Amino acid sequence: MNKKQIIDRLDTIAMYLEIKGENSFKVAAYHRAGLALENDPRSMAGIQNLSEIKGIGRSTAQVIEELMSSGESTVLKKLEQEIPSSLLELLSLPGLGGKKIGKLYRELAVTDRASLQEACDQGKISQLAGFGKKTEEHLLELLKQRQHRPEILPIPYMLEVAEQIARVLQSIEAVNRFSHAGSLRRAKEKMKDLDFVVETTDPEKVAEELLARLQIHQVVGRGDAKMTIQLDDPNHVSVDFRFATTETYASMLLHFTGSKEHNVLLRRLAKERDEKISEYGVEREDGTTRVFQSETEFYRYFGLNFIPPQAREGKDELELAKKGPLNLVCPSDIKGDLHMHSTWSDGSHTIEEMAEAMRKKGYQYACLTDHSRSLRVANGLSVERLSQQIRKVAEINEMYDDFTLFAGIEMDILPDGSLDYPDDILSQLDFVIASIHSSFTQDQKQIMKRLENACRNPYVRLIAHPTGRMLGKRHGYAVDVDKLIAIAAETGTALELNASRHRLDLSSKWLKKVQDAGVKISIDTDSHSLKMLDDMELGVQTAVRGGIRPKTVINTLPLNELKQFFKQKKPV
DNA sequence: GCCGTTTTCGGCCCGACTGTTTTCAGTCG
Repeated sequence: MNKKQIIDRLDTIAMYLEIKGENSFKVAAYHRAGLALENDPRSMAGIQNLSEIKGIGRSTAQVIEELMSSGESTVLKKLEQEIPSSLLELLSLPGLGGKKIGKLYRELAVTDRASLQEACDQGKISQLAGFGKKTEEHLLELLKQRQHRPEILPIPYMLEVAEQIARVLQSIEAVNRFSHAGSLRRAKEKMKDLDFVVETTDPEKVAEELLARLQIHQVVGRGDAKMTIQLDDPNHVSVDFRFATTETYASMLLHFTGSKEHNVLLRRLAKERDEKISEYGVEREDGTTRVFQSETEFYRYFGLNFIPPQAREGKDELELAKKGPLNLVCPSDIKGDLHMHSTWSDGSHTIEEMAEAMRKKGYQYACLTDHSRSLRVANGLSVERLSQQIRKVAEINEMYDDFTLFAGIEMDILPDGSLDYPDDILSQLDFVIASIHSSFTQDQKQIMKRLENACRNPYVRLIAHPTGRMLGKRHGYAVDVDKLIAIAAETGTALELNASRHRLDLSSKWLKKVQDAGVKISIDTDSHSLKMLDDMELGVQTAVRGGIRPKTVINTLPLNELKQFFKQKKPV
């Protein structure tokens, strides 16, 4: 049984327990155990001692071990006998939780959508204590909506939606400032909804304007402090708006950025000093509430250094923040972008336009890396065109004294493992990236042979988008990432953190391992247009999620040091 | 069920909103 299946089983157990009316902390414990597994980059086989993982204790470890060895779970089986499995799907209906479903089951023998429908039709729901006419109507409405909206949506999709909302918020006069919060601000790859914290003196007005200007499917809830809507887009994305004042803005942003776990830990810190954190600030023993200008000030109040949103996940970063600055990479560390395309291959802008945009961004340098000759669909460069391009890059460099454009290539690693240009061509380039763009479905052995061959070439400095995944679209090829990291370490090859919102590859969960192995990473946008340059920020956020320090990242090097790095021979 | 540089027992974040209620439970994040 693979990891994903095990996590699913743990969640299923949690859902059964919820309907059974078990202690909510017990329910949460099973969810947390699943989450802990998910956040651990190791495969099931690579995990020696389960209960060493935070969040997995004796009982959950036992369940997991049983699932691994037999594919079954005694705990789960017992629950399946007690409670009809068809009840689980009712949990996905908003407004129905474990307690209500349990009651419907015990008192009205509701077991699935059909019997729930029947109970509604017969008016039995509204007769039940704690239920009423409105609940019955609400349920009928939910049951009518056949199509389920996806529970979890990928970041590229959600970023687009968030950017649209941001434009609307920007145009509303009553809005002083705003920020996205929640999972998106923490740069999670998948999320359930969008959160915005909005500073205003007139929440009523802002809510009205939002309702007028956004395409709304449904207003889920609306009060003085918050509004929840579902957008009228194909996925009915759910969006929370929280209204803050100037005084509460920082606390509210912190609170709604989470993670939940991070908030719990902060509140625990506060509790030790007899203080209480809420989204409005810190309530002290004497009953007064302390408010903050910024999140930095908030952290400082508790003796902590600032923790960037993307690092707010667990306990480790909190401990580190007690001791000193976290020293994680930040946007201003990035001195250039080493992976981009021009109209010479499949980019939409000329080399000049790309270079100028990079320079305007404040970069010291950039590297042009069009596609190589075998990638015909992308108009890959023949040897001759590549030579022309190298000359072109030299010309462009003469235009600038404050910016350097390097000549590079994104070279295909061919299906048989050979490389798309011979070494004497590669030796003419400043920077060679190698990547896979074909035969994605090869088995792991062959994929690894290709990647290893590329790493062992003396001119290949970077493997781009190492797993080839596209978020929300495809999983990527069969890479043994652990092995790739080992090979990269041995050969002195860097691995990319492709910052494109569609890729984020390698993902944050692998990055720590890369850093620990002493392998360098390069955070690149792989831009095919000017707009895509802005994904660098997302790339840096992803690096922060992975705990990456500036020194690990090639393109934090100042120009001269980068030049030296390019000149260094690989140990292969 | 998990966890512990005070704790192996007793906590476990806390508030908004809704719908059901005359003061609160359930759900959600």
